[in-house]
Amino acid sequence: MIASYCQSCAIRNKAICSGLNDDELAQLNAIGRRRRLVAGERLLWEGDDAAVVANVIEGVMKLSTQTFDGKEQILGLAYSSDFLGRPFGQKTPYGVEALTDAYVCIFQRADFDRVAREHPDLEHKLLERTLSELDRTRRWMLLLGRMNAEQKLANFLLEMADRRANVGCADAPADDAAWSLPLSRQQIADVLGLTIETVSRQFTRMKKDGLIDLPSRREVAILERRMLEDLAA
Amino acid sequence: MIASYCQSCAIRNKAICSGLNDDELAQLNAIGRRRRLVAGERLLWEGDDAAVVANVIEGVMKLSTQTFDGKEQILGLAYSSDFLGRPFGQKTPYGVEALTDAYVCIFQRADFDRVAREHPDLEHKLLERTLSELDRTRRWMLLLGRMNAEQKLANFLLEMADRRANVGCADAPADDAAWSLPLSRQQIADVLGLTIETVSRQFTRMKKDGLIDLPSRREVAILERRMLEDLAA
DNA sequence: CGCTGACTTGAATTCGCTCAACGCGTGTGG
DNA sequence: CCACACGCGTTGAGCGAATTCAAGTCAGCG
Repeated sequence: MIASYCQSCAIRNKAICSGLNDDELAQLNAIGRRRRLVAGERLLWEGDDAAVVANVIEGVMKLSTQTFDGKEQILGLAYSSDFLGRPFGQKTPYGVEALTDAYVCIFQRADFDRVAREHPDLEHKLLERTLSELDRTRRWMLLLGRMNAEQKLANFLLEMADRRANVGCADAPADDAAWSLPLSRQQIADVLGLTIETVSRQFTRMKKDGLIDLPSRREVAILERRMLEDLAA
Repeated sequence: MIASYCQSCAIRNKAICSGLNDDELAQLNAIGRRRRLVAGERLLWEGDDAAVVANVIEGVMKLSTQTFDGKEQILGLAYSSDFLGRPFGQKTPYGVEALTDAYVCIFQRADFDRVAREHPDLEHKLLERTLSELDRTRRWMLLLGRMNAEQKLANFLLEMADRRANVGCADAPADDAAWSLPLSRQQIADVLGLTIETVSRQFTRMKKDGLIDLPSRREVAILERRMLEDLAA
């Protein structure tokens, strides 16, 4: 028997695969395959048959939907070890696209559903993840429905900093040192329910006020975390 | 052995209890107790220890959170057979309050977590429900982030009509006949991320345009569903 | 009957959007 | 190497939808 991909997987101990026994892992390994995505590449299309689900091994993915007249709303971001797709469902209710180059572990949904049904521990992991994601999504509703542009951007920056810290980039030691945003200004606007111009103006203002630094278009540094947290309130 | 509550429960075949075998049902029955709530009564407080979870047997509940300066955002509504609370979590991430008089089946979270872990079918039901709820919540993000007041209210009315139809009130036969809203104007505003005045103005306008009728403050009828659907686009 | 709370309506204000110009870094081709 | 175009981001001016603030209106109820 050859060694499985899973045994040496980078997210072995963080994704839904964590805590699974050898048998379970072998079954997942049997139905999964890996795939590289380049930045901008789509993995799922909104409304399509829900053919596949996936784990993000590396990179950042966006989940998004749009109004019929084309305005986009980003529903969430998926980082390393996050789960993607809609198990036990007929249709994919949102589009999924890579924001950075990415590396994912893909399962045919039918295969995954079957293995999940047969392995309660796997389903439990998935349930815990889904519950957490629902909590996070609901917190975002407060931002979308009740916050102004300044509060939205402050919250966004703090959340991005936290998430980045949790993923634990080895090459980025300090807490609030400058880091690279995986989103363009337009995409940030689509996360926050704003326009690109409003996002840009808020960035400029925060920089002028010394809260953040913008070394380049794609980079940010949080200079005054406390003050940013006050704005985010 | 006495007959269990569950056997004759109104939501026996719709809630997470559906499809469970006698043993599982007996265990749930053993740890659950029923409770009546009057309109306006709170079941859970945001940030409290997640002590209980529940099934809604009858009535409508609201899930909500607020900004530190007191603006409220309603995160979702729970109808008959919907599940409430945060299993496998330490804190309740939102408040839960009855909008109408209600009847719920309550479990201590610790008891429920244990029974769920021991019964994969129950966990599976809960997973399916949570995934559906996540889909619904994400759809609402598009509304909050990208729609104007008119589109928001149109979508709200259509969703309320649909949900009501699915619950299947025996006393309300026709599709778009007038029905009673379980929310005040302020609460509708809190669902849609608007102010009470804006909601009121949109209601008035839709009535003036003949799209809806407002027989009384708490009642609505959809007169021109197609036109309302066009607005909701 | 008048009180109370919920809702409506009006007027003024403001925040974010739209539209438009401009800046800047990057890559390409002469 | 420079000229230029292109994509992305910034900045400005004006506008408009929704909010804020402030009166009214209405229904229910003691």
